[in-house]
Formats: sequence, structure tokens, C-alpha cells
Amino acid sequence: MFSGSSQQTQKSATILSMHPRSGLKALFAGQPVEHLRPGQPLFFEGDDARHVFDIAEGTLRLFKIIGNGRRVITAFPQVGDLLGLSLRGAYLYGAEAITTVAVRRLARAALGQAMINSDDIAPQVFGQLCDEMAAAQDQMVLLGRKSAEERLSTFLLKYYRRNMMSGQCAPIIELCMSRQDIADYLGLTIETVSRTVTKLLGKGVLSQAASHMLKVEKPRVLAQLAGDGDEYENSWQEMSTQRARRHPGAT
Amino acid sequence: MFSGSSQQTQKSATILSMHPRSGLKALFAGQPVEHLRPGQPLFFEGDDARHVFDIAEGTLRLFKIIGNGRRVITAFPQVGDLLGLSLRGAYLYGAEAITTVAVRRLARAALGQAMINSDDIAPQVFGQLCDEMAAAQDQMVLLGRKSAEERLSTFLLKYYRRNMMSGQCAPIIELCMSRQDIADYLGLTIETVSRTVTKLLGKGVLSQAASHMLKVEKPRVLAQLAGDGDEYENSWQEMSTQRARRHPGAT
DNA sequence: CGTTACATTGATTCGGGTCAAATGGAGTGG
DNA sequence: CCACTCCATTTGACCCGAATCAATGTAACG
Repeated sequence: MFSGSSQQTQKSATILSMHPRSGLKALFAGQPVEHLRPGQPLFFEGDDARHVFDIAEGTLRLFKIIGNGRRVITAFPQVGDLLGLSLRGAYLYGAEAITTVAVRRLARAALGQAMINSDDIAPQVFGQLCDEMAAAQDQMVLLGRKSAEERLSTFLLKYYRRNMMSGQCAPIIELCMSRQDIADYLGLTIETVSRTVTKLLGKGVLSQAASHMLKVEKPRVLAQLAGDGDEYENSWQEMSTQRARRHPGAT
Repeated sequence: MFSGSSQQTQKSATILSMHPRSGLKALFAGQPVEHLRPGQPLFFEGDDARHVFDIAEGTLRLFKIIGNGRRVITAFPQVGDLLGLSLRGAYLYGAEAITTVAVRRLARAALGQAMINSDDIAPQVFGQLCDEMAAAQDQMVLLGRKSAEERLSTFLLKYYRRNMMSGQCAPIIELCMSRQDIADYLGLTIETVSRTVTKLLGKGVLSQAASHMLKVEKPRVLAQLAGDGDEYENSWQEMSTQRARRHPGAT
């Protein structure tokens, strides 16, 4: 959701780096840093949304709870992401630290004031929201029409690409969250997540680098398995009558 | 590339100067109305996003296509909704008319200008985006953790409530979209949608009012079946160790 | 070491997908 | 008005991918 997987994200990153001091981020620069221990909540769904947060360190999970103890994780915001923008009075989701987290807090009222006073704040907030929206849409595609293998591949690929973008040269991804977190993010169970990781290891697409660390051996294959690219499989021609496949089985 | 029917929208500047302090909706008021036939596209995913639309009449579907002809419908915007706000240069999804549709078009540049010139436009746009975000989050919950019956009930309940809100007194909902549309929105197949409707009819929760019209006989039950409310089922006490159920079967 | 929490693996079940056929309207033409 | 076509929808039989149930394995920590 935050570190969105869409093209739009990079564009905003570029914009932010072009105006690193004058923009939205600068508002947080002077704020005191608060720290959270793993598992500690930052706020709950439905809380009166008084603040917006800039993540200076670590990873959180945003989640919603429904009946019978079911949980859905909607995003894993990380360093550089803004938190709490999308709301209407109350927070739409709960937020908890996964790792040790450092955040800077800004009153919503202050942000609102800044949006009025400065011409470049509002567009940045607007852009951030659009990125979140793009990520949410991708997630709807994932949850609505992708198989377990495609979901996990999509997830891993997103982390892989983000790491590659952010200077890292080694194709290593660190999953700082638990299997349960991943399962709740991908709409699967921990068992299925585990099995699917094993399957990808077996295919040689991934290899175990360390605990909670995976090495991406075959990024291309991972991308294909993610199922996003219109892999121009045979005859993309007459789709009119043809019945569409919904959940292509994994091999 | 190109959108449905191309019209020029130079009037916007004039309108802005005439109503510098008017609301978001007022920006569209003077724009010419364009009509779409059922099935006609308004724009495609990835199109250069030059316009924002205000729906004056009818219902559309917003969708994304992925490999193998799979489709996900992310929303069914209707009268009064704004369309095309959430993007970054290109539209995030395709938009097609389901019914006959009437829209008013506004250049994005004009909207951006209005947001700068008028103090009350930006907050309204911001709010609209937050509403979209909230809807997207609910959809993620639905797709990630709800059973077929819960998905359909949630869907129907949303329509039921919207109709009740908007003055309608009869508990009738009109599903102007096809089963395939509903299936692609709920992450199911047409067969499952059909079977689930039949099941709800059998339970007496719904009854057939007419073609594409359903009467909600038991709103309460429907709400329960939607599975949102934390139906305080027995012992909500010690959830710590207990394993959470993911897909409660329907009876 | 034992304890505890998390992760993997296996056996089995089941909800929903797939395949196939029947039913039902809406529109057309005689 | 009826026969006929064209599709959308419903219904039935069967299957499969992922959930569930159940151990087992493993890493962190007192």
C-alpha cells in the first residue's frame, strides 16, 4: 500500500528527492522521534485520528479485524512512508510495530494548515494518497484473482524491487514479519505460505540466505510467477467468446 | 489512448473565475454532459489521465485486467461519484459504462488550478480520496477473509443501505450489472454468485422482485451474514493462544 | 537443557472452481 | 402470436487448491 508496486511510486520518489527540504517531509524534520517496541501499537482502528506519522525507522503492519478473530493486513509501511493520511476523522486501520520502530508525529491540524499555507504540500499529500490507492488496487487484484503461488511471488517481487531500487545490490530480501503476518496480508494461511515458499525454494527461484532472509535466484522467473505481466500466452486473440480462467493452477 | 468521446473543456477557466469559492461539484456544473451506451468505455487503464469525471447518471465499472483474461472489478461508481481522481499521470483502471451513463468532464489541470485558487476544493478532493481508500480497505477485507456468502451479503447490504439512505423507502435493490460483473467484483465465479443468491432466496433473506431486482426481506439477517459486525459469539475472551478461524463455513 | 513461540511438513477435508447441460428471457422475423 | 435464436443465468456432477487438523522440527531464551 505504501511502498506501492506501481510505476507511480517511483515518480513520487523522484519528486520528493527533487524537493527534499521544502516539502512535506520537512514538516516532520523537527519533530521529536518516538520509538516503538516490536508488537507495540501506534493506534487502533477507529481511534480519533489526531496525528499523521512519518516512519523514520522500522516496519509496521496496518490491519483490520473482523468477526471470529479474522485479521487482514492491508499494508506493511516502512521507512519513508507516511502513516495515517487516509482517514476521515478516525483511523481506518490499526497500526502496530513489527520491528523496532521510530516515528515522527505531526498533528493533523498542523498538516492541514501547511497544506493551505504552502503550495507544494497539498500536491505531495495528494500524490501520497494516490500511491496508496494504487497499491490498494493491486492488492485487490492479488486477493481477488491470484493463486497462492502468484500471491507470494507478487509479494516477494515487490520487496525484491524495492530493495534493488534503494541502492541495495544483493538480491536479498528480509522478511521481518512473521508467517502469520504474511498470511494475513496475502489472504492465505501460514501453512500455505510455508508450503509455497518451500515450493519456490524447490524450483530454485529462491534460496535461504539466513533466518528471515531469502535470496532471489531467478528474478525473471519470480516475475513470471507473479502473474501480473500479460504473459502473452498462446492466442491472446479471440477472447470474446472464450471463457476466462480464474485461478490458473500452479505446476 | 483516447477516451470514449473527446470534448474540449476550455470553459473551466471561465467557471473558475466565476465561482472561485464554490464547491468541488460546482466545478462540473457548467460542463457539457456526455453520454455513454452500455458497455462503452470511458477510458482504459494506463491512458494518459487528462480528465476527471462527475457521474450525472448511471453506473460504471472500474476494472483491471491481468494475464489469462482474468478481470478484477474494483468499484461500481454511480451517480454523484467522482471518477479518475486517484491516479498519477495515468489512470489506474479502465472504466466502462454498465447502464446508459451521463458524465461531465473536467481537465485535471483545471482541477489542480481550482485546488490552488480555492480553499475548499482541496479538502473535498482529499475527502473523496479518503472515502475511496476506505472502500478499498473494506474490499481487501472482503477479498482476503470472507466466504462466498459473506461476500455476497456484504455486497447486497451495501446497495441496500445506499438505497435506504437516498430516500428510497422500498427495500428493493437493483443489480444493474451482470453476474459476471458481480463475480469479478467479489472474487468469485458466476456459478458461485448464482448459487449463493439462490441460497439466500432459500433462507428467505431475499426474494425476487423482478428481473435484476431483489427485495431484502430480512436486513438484520443479511447484516449478520455479511460477517462484519463482531458478532460476539461465545467466549470472545481468550483469543491469545486460540487459533483463529479463517473462513467460517456457511450453514 | 526445558520452555515457548514460530515454522515446516503430512494427511485429510471442504468451499468454491470447473465442466457441462438445462432453463429462461429478450429480441427478431414470419 | 408464436417459433426461433442468442445470451445470461441457473443447476448439477465432479474436481482441485487451499484450509484444516495434527504432529514434528527448530530457533530464541530463561
